[in-house]
Amino acid sequence: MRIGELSERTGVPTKTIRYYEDIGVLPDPPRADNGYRVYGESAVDRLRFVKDAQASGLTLDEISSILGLRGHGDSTCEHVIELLESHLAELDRHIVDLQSTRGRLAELTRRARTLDHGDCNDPNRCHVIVEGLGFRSSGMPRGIGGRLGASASRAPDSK
Amino acid sequence: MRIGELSERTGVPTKTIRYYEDIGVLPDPPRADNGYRVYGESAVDRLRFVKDAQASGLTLDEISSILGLRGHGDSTCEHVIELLESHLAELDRHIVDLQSTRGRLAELTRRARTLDHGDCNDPNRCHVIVEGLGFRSSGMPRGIGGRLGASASRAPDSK
DNA sequence: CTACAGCTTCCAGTCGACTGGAAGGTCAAC
DNA sequence: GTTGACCTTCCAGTCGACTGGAAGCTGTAG
Repeated sequence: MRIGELSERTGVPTKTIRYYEDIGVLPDPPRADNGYRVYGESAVDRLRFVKDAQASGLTLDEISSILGLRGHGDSTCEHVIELLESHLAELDRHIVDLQSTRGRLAELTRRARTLDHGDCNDPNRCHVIVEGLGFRSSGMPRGIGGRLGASASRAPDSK
Repeated sequence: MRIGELSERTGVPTKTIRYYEDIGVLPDPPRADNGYRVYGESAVDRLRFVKDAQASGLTLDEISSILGLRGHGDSTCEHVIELLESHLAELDRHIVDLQSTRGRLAELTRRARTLDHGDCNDPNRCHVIVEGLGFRSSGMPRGIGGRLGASASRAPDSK
């Protein structure tokens, strides 16, 4: 099949398929006489694996390393298994993190829902929520103009 | 406190704190006579919120919208509650997705672990694994081919 | 007085993963 | 023989979230 059909059957845009080839996630496919890429059935499986691995948080780099397609790493048995296992552990940590964050966010939402918004009369801003969420306006000039601070550290997503 | 202390107490680089201010996730703090930023205690709490929100998958844009800091959206009560609730639902879907992907990956890993690597003599490539993982099979016996509706950890598909 | 940490602004670069567009070749249909 | 879908390469841009560096002011310690 040609790239268009592969794209249709996997839902991956042709642009993206060529990009994957470029960066070594997919092997260079054979070409027809006219230069068109020609794919076999297995390409569909491969692409599906890539999607799955990606959904689990692996980078394209790691994926091509697993697939043995001259990424940065080698792909000896040990390397691949190690990578899979360490990623699995990471994925578990990530899920646990998300669950606890989910708990905090749910609590926050619950509080926002049960707040009395009666005196929230500025149509553009709900200071009730903003303050109800647990920030103590300890010294904020002017309630409404009050700015909130925020912090963030690197997303816990992946390495 | 000044930006350096805030940074130390939150683990967020000063660069990042200024960046957050730039894009409206943080309010412009008052300045000392010398022009230095001066933060109150509440900045730390807010940092915690942003961190949580970010960890749960909200973008900085959404966060500043919740915090009412002239992001793109407004921040009426309804808007904020809606955003929090729809995000919560999304987060739940995401966790479920991750868990199922985790299952497939675990199965893959298990198979890779139990394969006989005896004839894997190319030091740079473990074709045993690559083939063992299920490619080459036009049929695709087991479950890699699951469709995943959701994105990787850092949602490329969200909003 | 000098060193030096810490602060300021501004602008450019990075990273991962695409995505768009230009310029052109191929091929079946009308 | 031209249209139009589909393919090719190459290069540039986007997006979110930073991160680095230059150039320069501030404030304290020696």
